[in-house]
Amino acid sequence: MKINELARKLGISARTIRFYEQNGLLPGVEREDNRYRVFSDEDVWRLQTIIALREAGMTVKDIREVLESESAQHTVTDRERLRYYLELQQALLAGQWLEMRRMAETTSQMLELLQKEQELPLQEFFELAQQARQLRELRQHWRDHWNFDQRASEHDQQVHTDRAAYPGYNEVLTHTATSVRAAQGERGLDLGTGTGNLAGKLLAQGAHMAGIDQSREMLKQCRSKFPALDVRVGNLLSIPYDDRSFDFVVSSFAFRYLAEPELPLALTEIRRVLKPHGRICISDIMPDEASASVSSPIIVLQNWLEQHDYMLQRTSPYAGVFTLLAVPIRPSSSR
DNA sequence: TTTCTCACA
DNA sequence: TGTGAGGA
Repeated sequence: MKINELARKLGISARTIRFYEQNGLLPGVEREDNRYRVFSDEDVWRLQTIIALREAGMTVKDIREVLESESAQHTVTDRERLRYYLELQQALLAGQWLEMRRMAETTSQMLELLQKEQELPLQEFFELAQQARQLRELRQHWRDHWNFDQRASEHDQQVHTDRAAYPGYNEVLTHTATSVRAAQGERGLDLGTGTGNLAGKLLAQGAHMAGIDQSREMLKQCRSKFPALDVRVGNLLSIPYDDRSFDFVVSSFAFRYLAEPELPLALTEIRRVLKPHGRICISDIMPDEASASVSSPIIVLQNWLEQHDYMLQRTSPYAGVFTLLAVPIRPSSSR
């Protein structure tokens, strides 16, 4: 098949097909004596895959990597790699979607200011822009360091042997799962689910659980341990789920990875994916008394939650660990 | 018709 | 990440 026929068939320009070939997405296309390209059935399949992945917004570079060793025999690892790249894409798009939404919001705020101010509110515009940029940089920062993967294989031993990093691991998980009081059929989300130990307990209680984690290795193990668990690659600052998806959000030993300015952002995200009546239950290490200041993580969490009309219950399932249960006083109307 | 290169957004 | 022009 020659290039124009193929282009017509697939609904893209011949120019684009050449462009893909040039960029290494279509290796080994045959030529006739006159240098015309001849596309095989294999090439056609490949091109269709490319078009599909482009439609998902994947970059040409990423597609090249996905298709790299993918040859005639579709092996298990090809499937794994494709899945991995699609998951990365999903996480990336979740971030961009939030970013777009934030831009739309900033625009609305600017219009509002313009409406009610006599003078041109340039100073306010500038301040809005500053805030917006800070938000973006915080989210951006996360994307840079998501290589938790090495630790995944030892994770399940480590949580039981490393008492300093995971004090009372099992007790804390059980306590967290109990505190949130999951009802049959409720939908819950576990943030930083790791290999799914907390989510697994809630599954056993009859909840429908989803989870996110940074590490695809963790998620791989998680899937084999709990096939019923819906896990995605993502981080706490841009959660790859829709608004109002969950009745509750839980998290254990994950919030420690957030820097202080990231905490409110994570909570805003949590509130976004929660249904209006949704509750939150977070467990992690308590900072020791000496370093506990006004800005200690748990205080920041408490303050934010109280300011946003949550009723709090703080317990300590184990020495040095806190569990914070937050239930909305009245269903939050916005977001 | 198709290919290739240069330039452009 | 493509596209348009123009010569071969």
